[in-house]
Amino acid sequence: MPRRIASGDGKPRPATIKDVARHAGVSVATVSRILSGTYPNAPATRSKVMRAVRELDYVANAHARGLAGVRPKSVAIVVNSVISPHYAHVAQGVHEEAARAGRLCIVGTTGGDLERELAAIQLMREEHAEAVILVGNINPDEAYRERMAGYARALAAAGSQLVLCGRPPLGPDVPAIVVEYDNTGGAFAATSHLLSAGHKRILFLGRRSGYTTPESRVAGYRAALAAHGVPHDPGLEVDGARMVRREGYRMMRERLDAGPRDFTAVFASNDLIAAGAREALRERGLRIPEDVSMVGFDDLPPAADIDLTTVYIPHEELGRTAVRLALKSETPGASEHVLLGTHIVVRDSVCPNVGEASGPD
Amino acid sequence: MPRRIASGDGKPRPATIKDVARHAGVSVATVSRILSGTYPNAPATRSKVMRAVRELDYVANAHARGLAGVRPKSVAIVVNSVISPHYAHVAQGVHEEAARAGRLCIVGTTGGDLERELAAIQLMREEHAEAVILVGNINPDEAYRERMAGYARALAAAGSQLVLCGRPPLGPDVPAIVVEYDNTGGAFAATSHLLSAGHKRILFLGRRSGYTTPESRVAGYRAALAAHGVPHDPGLEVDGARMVRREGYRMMRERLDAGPRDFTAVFASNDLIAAGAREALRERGLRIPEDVSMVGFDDLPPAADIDLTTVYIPHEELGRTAVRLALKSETPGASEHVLLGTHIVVRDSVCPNVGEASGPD
DNA sequence: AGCGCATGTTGAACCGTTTACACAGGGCGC
DNA sequence: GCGCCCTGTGTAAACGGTTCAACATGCGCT
Repeated sequence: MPRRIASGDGKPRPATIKDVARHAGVSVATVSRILSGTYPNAPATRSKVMRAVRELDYVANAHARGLAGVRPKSVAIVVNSVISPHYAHVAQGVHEEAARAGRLCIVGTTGGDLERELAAIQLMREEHAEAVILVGNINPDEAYRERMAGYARALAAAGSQLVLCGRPPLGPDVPAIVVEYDNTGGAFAATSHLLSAGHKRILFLGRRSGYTTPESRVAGYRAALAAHGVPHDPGLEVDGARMVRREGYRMMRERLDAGPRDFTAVFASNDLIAAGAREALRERGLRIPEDVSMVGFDDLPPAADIDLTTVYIPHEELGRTAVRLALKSETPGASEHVLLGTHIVVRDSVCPNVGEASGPD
Repeated sequence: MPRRIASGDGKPRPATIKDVARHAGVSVATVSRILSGTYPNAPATRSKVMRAVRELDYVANAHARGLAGVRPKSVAIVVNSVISPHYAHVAQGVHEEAARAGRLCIVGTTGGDLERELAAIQLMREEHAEAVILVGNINPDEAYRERMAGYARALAAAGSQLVLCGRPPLGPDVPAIVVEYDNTGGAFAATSHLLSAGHKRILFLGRRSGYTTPESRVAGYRAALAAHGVPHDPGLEVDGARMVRREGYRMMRERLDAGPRDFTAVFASNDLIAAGAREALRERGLRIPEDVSMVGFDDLPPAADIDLTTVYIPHEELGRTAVRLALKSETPGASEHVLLGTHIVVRDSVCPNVGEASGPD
């Protein structure tokens, strides 16, 4: 039967620690200590207080507690969008680990806009979250680096740990924990998989100059070609705008419209691109893997549905690691760099090359 | 060049409003008023203060502000999981509308566990969020209703608006805004679509007794059968445990293993179930829509990939509406009930029935 | 008995804001 | 020239917790 304290005008008002103290016949200090559980206390007092808490349905005011110097038990995460599967999975990992540690999550979305990201960080700074986790791909020019470094230092000064998740470090003198995954290695493995099946003309779908994630994947692609002694044709690298399904469709469609097919395999920079490209191929009557081999990246839901060989990245583990490292470091200015592994997941989207499209020569 | 105030031991400490006041040569009240922007102030003072704010890189302490009686600009949302597409889309709507209104989002996840949901609400109560939005399916027994009603009243007393999103009202005397979507109507339309194509033996895949969402969908299914004068065979309703893909696979697989096929069409209680069932059918060499017609529910990503006719529900609109209504109501104890429409999305998963499987008679 | 010590409890200061109230000074009507 | 209002600013009291230093109390020891 939760009772509530009546103020002057009879409106219910949430009980405060003072109400509990009065109700239990002890001081506020005693109530505070018993509730925090970190000080010795007499069992009799303890049960009196707990009864008062129950009867008044008391919950502590997080603002008062935060103001009194107790770091709020919260973790902030800033993502591009909560719909995008990669971000959602990372966020899931963050939530899991945060829940395990009794923290709640503050989530900000940016829609990919840098200004909104910075604004979100500012808000998180006001909230004094224990950790601020920035996740995802970014286009790091010099101005960005400069401003972000300023924000990083401000967060450290405010006692919040900054974590960059799937994003390169800001610099040696900027305090931040960095949790990345191996884009280049994954792309190397994926490309090698196609090369081993005899493919030499491999379309790279979804290059995006200036953005770190697609660039690392291009780098792995090129490295694999070089390692296998296959000549690199820049004409096989197709630029994309946004890394979404319809963009994959558009790129493949335009490629097929532009002239005779000059590739036997496709390495899509992510699974959504792959799904879109697959649709464009199907419209031309080209089947995967019989006519065209394809490998994706991310191992997200569409991949299993369309039997796509792809590169698994530990989405949730990224989020979990971010939280774990952030909460572990008691000094908020910590710097650390972790690289999580990726590995190829083989499904049914690659066939041995029978050598039809051999390139423009 | 953000400067930071040095405390005794030389460690940087975030600037407070006092530092700003001292730096600008005015009182803290003046700084507060100028920053809040709601009081008259002299331009000269204003620019002095703004300069000090910039130079010290001052951001207000959200805890102090909250304690001083200003309702924090935040909205809390409690979901089952942030990966699940439906929840993610609702959350996206919440984020959008919250961002538009300058609010940040606190997100709690429950994993479908009622205790964790209640614990999350308790945390949100401590945080004094403007609104607490509970989203999703639930199994409402009497004990649940009782406890949740208590929490609802506590939230109202603390000045937070409770919103139930895609979940039935708690009762006439419990303060909450309810935003639902038309499950029954959508299921009626989906079933009617199959009936109109001549199907009479329609398998309902994914009944889950006690849970509100699947139950409303079953209700729509039965109503459509009745409206078309088609006899209702309870044996065609298959129970499911969790509403996920593998469960859809399992249900269909067991059904096919159990004996000769006694249905010509399937109404899956959501798209994931549909995708799983489709896989089981494919393993038996049964194609959609040539051999079996199928309709899903939700219109989430897998649906488009597998050309599934399904029922669209306004996921994001649910979230947006929840936030909009919650912020609109100035009195936190408001009650309201909104029902958003659903509609069928026709793709390529239904064929006219040629009348092979006619049932057990 | 007097002492030190461990154990529990209390009063009060403090955290950083907002805001009610007081007040200073200038312009204006009388 | 006096009182009045208006504008802008300052002073100080909340807000609801935590925690430090101080203080009772009971106990075993010398």
